[in-house]
Amino acid sequence: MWTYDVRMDLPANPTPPDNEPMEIVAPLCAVFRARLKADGLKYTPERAKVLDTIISMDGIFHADELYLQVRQAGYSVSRATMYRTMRLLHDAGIIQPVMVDREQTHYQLAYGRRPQDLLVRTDTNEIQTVELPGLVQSIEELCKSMGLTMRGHRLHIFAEKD
Amino acid sequence: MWTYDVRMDLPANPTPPDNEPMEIVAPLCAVFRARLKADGLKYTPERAKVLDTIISMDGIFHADELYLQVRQAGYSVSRATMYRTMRLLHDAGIIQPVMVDREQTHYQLAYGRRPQDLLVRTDTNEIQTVELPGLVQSIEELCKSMGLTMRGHRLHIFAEKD
DNA sequence: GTCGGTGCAAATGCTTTGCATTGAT
DNA sequence: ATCAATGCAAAGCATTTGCACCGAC
Repeated sequence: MWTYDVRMDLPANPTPPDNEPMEIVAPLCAVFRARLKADGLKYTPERAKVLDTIISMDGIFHADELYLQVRQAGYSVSRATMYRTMRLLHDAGIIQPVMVDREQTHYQLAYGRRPQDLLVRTDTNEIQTVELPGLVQSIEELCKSMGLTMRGHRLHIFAEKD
Repeated sequence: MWTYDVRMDLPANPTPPDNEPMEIVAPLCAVFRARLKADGLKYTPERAKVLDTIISMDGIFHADELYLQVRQAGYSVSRATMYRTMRLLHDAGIIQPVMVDREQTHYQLAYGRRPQDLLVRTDTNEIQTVELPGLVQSIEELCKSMGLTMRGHRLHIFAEKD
């Protein structure tokens, strides 16, 4: 339950999970707290637990996986609160819903790291993240030419073994 | 109810809706029929009506819009059959589920035309199709370098007025 | 004491399914 | 005759919501 201890007015200093560099964790926490504050809402232990678990689950997940993971980590957060928190995180632009198959809605951490382009193996249903060089730049050019500001993107590639 | 009359063994000859070039309609119909046949299933009037309506709705739609549109066109297809047909169309790679907001699952015609990259206005929720030059090529290169065959892609861009 | 926040259980709403009937070959 | 398709109504399931209680400022 570490991001809960970060204070907005001090340099953020949570202990990141092994697989997450500090520069990702701190802004996520700070952005969420700032957004909540701006809306007159509170950064509660439950909300911190959900965010922490999402960060520790690097990559892509669906709601039930998250719920189980939260409980497995020894936290007690109801499904209602988890879903409410997911909505807040979505509104804050921190997670994005994603459909890679027709079974379940997946979510993906979207803030504070390069957007993760996904490669979905149509033969095995495996999902891996990839990076397409130059993509963000050409999207930005397109948006600019239309007088718009880019807020994000999602790329899903479907492929299989020859 | 025009695609229902196309015979697999003859040059396809349905009357396309005004906004669809022939070269798109014919393969869609043929592919669906071929797929059904391969699975020992039948190309029924109801399935034809659903496919026709989807084609006439160029672009992106969600299930309920499709249902209403089918009925508005004077066809009588139950929701059950419509959903069953959508599953078949998805299995055949003709439509793809897509999430552009957290409200509803949209679907998009995916076969027989260039994949349509979507630009979603985060301020107005409008959706328009765009094309990013060179994207398909660089995806194909990436896949090739991984020993995979590209089957398709989806790109969603989120942007808003400055 | 005023506002949110939480958990529970009930409700919602999209999608799927069981079943009896119908239709095609 | 057989095998699949349809429609209806019921079931499923992920997500949301109403409500009573709790806790922070």
